[in-house]
Amino acid sequence: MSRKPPSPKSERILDVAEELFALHGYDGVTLRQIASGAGVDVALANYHFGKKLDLFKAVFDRRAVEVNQARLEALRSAQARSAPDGPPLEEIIAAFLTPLDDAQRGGDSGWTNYLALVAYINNSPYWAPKMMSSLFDKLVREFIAALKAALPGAREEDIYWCYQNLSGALTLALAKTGRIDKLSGGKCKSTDISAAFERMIPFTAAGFRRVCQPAGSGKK
Amino acid sequence: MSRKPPSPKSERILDVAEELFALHGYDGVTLRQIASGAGVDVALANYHFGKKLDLFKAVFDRRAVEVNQARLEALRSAQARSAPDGPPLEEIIAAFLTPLDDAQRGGDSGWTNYLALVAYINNSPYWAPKMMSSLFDKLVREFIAALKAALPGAREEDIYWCYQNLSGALTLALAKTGRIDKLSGGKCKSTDISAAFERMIPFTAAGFRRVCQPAGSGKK
DNA sequence: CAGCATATTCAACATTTGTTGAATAATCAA
DNA sequence: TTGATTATTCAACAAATGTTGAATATGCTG
Repeated sequence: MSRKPPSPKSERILDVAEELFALHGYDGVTLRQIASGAGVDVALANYHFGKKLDLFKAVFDRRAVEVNQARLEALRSAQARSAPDGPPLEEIIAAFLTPLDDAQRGGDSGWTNYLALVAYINNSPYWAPKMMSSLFDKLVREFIAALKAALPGAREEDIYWCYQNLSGALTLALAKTGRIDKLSGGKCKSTDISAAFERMIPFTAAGFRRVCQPAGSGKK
Repeated sequence: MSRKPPSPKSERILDVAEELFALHGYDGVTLRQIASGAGVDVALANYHFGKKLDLFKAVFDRRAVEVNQARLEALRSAQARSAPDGPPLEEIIAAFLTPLDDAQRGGDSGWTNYLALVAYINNSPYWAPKMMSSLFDKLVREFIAALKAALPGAREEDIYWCYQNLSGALTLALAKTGRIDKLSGGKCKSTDISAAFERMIPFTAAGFRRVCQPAGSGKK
């Protein structure tokens, strides 16, 4: 489903850069490593994308619109399904997460690398403020609005703090550090995003309710 | 409360390295930046700590034992307080988190930088497998055992997946990306770890119960 | 085929990097 | 004070880095 192939090799450069940036971060990767991995001369990255920083941004941008549009559509679909009350928490969170799982399920390792790169950027005090807003804020605000509607009477700060918990859980899951594999003795595999989301959805939904649901609110 | 001052300048090197590594990662920092920030010649870092990688590990090691011992003592204290049943979820999680808040509250910005560095390492697919285990696994296993005791009948995988959610929420909070500040329009400040933990404890406790508590288990 | 735009490589540059060995300063015991 | 140990700086290295301009290949259009 690629839009247009401006060049076969320029796409390969993006793929390799994606993989290496996700693993080693911006400064941990050299243009020569990228070029070598793509079977291409060093100067070609400059020709197609300009400076190293521009290449980094190009990698980050490439899949952002597509994935966030899928998430937005999932939210809209949930909202349409449950009009006029708005969807319950679980469905909102599922709309936020499952498109990320769907993307990886296509066997395309590029998506796995990309989401690990987003995790790297989102957790970086240097990169997150510079790069996340432009492509992710709009979507996040939509979801937070939906969460607000599903949690009537909740205090705003509580919702934001809870969203950060969700975002953190998601970020670590996408980073694929393999730490849970070792801790669990192999019972859990950090490559298995479905298994992670299967728990993350009820986990965070329960957390939102506990923190944001005003005590003694009418049930049902 | 520093153990021993092997040299006033060597400690300054560690402080500056801590701050810069936390912000830019291992490869994003040069020895000359560290030396310059510490008001010291480049060669001095080599003299005290050896290679760059050794300096990185020295920074990571310096505060690890102290903070994890505080967390372990907090757990033991909670366990003693509630013998023989074992403490409830909230107290276990609080013992896992609050010592990190206490450390930062001393006004020592070094602790803030250190915890951001741990967040960087813990979220990195490259560094986490290499560095987290030796100094953090023992503590984590203790906490997971306590969580198991507090959630009788829970499936092991569920506990590990839930722990990863907790670890992710904690990691992003420590990373101090400032993203929540912007999203909330200033209502939440990512420097305010107390406010984050105030929500994280009930949030994750509710999540653990929802995922790990076998449906229809006898209540109280 | 010729002509042209795009794509790609080649060769080289000025800087910056981690690291090292020798030189100098500071500390401290005798 | 001496001497020796430790701490610190100085000067320099080879290697690697991002970047660039010119040269060459490739593909398309007439």
